[in-house]
Amino acid sequence: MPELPEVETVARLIRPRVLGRTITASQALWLRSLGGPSAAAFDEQVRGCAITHVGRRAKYIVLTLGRAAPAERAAPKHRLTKHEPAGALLVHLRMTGRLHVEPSADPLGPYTRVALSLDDGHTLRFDDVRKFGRFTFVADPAAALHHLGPEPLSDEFTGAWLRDALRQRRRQLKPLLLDQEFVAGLGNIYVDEALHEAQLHPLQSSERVTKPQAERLVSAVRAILEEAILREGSSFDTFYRTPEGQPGSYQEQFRVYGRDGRPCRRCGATVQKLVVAQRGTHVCPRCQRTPRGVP
DNA sequence: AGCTACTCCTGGTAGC
DNA sequence: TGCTACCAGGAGTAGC
Repeated sequence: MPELPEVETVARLIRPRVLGRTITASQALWLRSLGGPSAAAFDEQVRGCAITHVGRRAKYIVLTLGRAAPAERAAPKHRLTKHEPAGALLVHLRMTGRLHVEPSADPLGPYTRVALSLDDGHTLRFDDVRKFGRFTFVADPAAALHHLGPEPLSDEFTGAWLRDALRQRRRQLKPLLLDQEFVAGLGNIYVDEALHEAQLHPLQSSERVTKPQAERLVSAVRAILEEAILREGSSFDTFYRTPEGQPGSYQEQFRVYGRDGRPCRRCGATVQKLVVAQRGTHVCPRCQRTPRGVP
């Protein structure tokens, strides 16, 4: 399921296909994907907007929108069009969402939930089998994303910061790392991978993590995310594909995720699967010692 | 404060 | 073959 590396990959590959394009029409084939407004209200918000920036924040793809400034509307074509901010589209792929650009003449797929016609004869499509994803317009993207914690690949995410932040909470490590307000962009797969790499148990209590352990965890998270981005994410089922339709290849590097019953790549002990916070969780019982007080 | 359970969804698969 | 039951899970919410 798309986490930070997959979302980053989608944003990078979508960017050259949509940047600078103007939205000429919209279609909402599954209303709830829009997260609230009617199809007509959504259309009014986005139609006529140009896509002025394509970025990522946490697991959101952020398409920044702008409208031609009033004084410029009648300006000669050769002048660079200035845009006034007009909100943003926040795309969250959740489990099965997929964002891609195809010629407008190509028929929409059975799982296309939202489609935006662009002024170059292409259509930006949001497909989503399980309908958990969101394709929402927000007037104020900074406010909408304000609740998110730091980016794990930013300079802010250091061992010292993490140690202090962990000690301010009293929570199990895994649910805390999955909490997007704590640190933004990690999901079930990369948390399992990072905890194994750092040799920390998912049920370890956050306030007991030592400075060296926090340093190890920061290094593990950064290294794993960077490598996963290089490999364009992880594809182990039929869902995640890049906008070009290609699978990622980071699943070949998985240390523990989905490897229950198989030997740990580091020590050879059998990887176990347990449930933590309602999520399938993979650990090596030898590399990741069960903390005291946990049965 | 932090935990668990529940909701949203559907294709795939295990079991019979 | 064809049916049912169950599974995966990110994030929001409710309740303890």
